[in-house]
Amino acid sequence: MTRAAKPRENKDKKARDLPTGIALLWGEQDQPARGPKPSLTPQRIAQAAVTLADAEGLETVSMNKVATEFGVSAMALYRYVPGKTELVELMVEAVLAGPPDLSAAGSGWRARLSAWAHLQWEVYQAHPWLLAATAMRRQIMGPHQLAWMDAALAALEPTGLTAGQRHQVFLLVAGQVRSLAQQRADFDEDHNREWGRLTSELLNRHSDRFPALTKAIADGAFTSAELDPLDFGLDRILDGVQVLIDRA
Amino acid sequence: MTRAAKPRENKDKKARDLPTGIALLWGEQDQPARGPKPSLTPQRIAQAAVTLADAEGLETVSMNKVATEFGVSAMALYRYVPGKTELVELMVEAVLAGPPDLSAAGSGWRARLSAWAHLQWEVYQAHPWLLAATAMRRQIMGPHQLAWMDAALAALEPTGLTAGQRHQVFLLVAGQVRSLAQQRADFDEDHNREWGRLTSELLNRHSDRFPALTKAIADGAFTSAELDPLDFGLDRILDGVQVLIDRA
DNA sequence: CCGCAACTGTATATAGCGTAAACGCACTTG
DNA sequence: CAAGTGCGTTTACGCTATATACAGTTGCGG
Repeated sequence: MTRAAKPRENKDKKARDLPTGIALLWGEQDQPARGPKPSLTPQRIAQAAVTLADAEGLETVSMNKVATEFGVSAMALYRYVPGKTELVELMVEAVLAGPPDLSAAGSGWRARLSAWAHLQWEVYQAHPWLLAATAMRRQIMGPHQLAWMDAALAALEPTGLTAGQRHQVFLLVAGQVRSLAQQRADFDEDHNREWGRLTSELLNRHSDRFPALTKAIADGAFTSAELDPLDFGLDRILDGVQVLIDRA
Repeated sequence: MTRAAKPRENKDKKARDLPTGIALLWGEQDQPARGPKPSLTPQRIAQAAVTLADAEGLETVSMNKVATEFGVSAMALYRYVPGKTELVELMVEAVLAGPPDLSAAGSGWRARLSAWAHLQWEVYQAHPWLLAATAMRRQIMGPHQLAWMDAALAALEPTGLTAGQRHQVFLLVAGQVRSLAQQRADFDEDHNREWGRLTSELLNRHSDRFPALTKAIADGAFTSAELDPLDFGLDRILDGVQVLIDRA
């Protein structure tokens, strides 16, 4: 994300762009009458950007690359999308289509919330760039994103927790999935092996500075795959929530 | 983060840069003998970049801005730092200086781990860009980062959990702090108010699509400040860990 | 003490980015 | 059929990281 060319009146521009960005996300755009037919749609553009990001990462998605995908110039996209930030927002919405149906996961809050987390996890796995895309500055939430949020909150309704508590639990679970996806996204086989080799060598040389870490590595804390990270974290969190419920 | 100019031999270059980057982080650089005295150090450069990022955000930190801070040209920095990614790594290390001392927090694993989380939280609060800086592609960990990790793992040693479990718990807590800092970093007073206004209007129009969300907002789930997010999440997680310990 | 080698900083150049502005042209509606 | 609107292009600007070539400074070995 590079800076805008003319930063003057940036605030005004941002403020006025917000509604149009929202309208775009909610599909509340009225199509024009008196001109040539548009050859593209914001959705088609977003879809192309998504496949591009899936293949080569978010950082290689540029207006130019997306435009050439359609055989048009980069500036042509600006007829459909206000700017790149809005395009990324559309990408997120595109990927979150198909809001989750948790009714098949069982009736308990725990089963449903767990299912929600696993579904979210799968989305992150399928589109690793989603993390970086949602990690940027405060973006507006589209309907699909809200639908996911709604599903999680709905799962928490039978718990008897207060609204504030339910919201916090939602944030907790969502954050856990995110942070785990983060790790996974960082994980690159070759690079990681090389890093591990060099770091372990350094650790040997400085083992007195990091006793607990050295011991943990010696005990195989990093190499053992006995624990599924997602389920482990989720079980701890949901156990903790259960404690809270029982206490009330 | 823009692309490199000449992507050829990128792999070779990356592989060969990794050790030099590590050497930089660990301060294992031997100073030269036969030239003009260096006017800068990697650490001073990183420090300037940190204050810049603290003031105006990570995305405005450019080689040029940092260089002019010292009154030198941008290219001069490349005498001390291989590239921008390495500079960011140095920034992270600079900010994580002063590894935590948890012995004052009490003797129990829970008190110590909780103290660790709060300290980490404060670092994120003081340097909001730290999130984005560590969220990028797999970076190598410097000694300070490892020291933080070591402290958390040390706090978990008296729990009786397996090494793998302790590692997972560490990841869980660290992730929780991260994801919470994420939210906080996204939070911008003005922008958020505007967003809330527009979104709530949209929610009113589509309340049937998001029943649980609408209800949650009506119940004040988002406006009430009764719960401290960090403590709430931490209490749930640590309760869950306690359950695991008791079960063993 | 001198010259070479090593080292620093600069100037220049390249490839890429997002996007503002102006323009020709195709098309649809009056 | 003419009007005029909206599409797509071309051009240009300011910004990014960084490769390369060079000029200036310093200290060691002969």
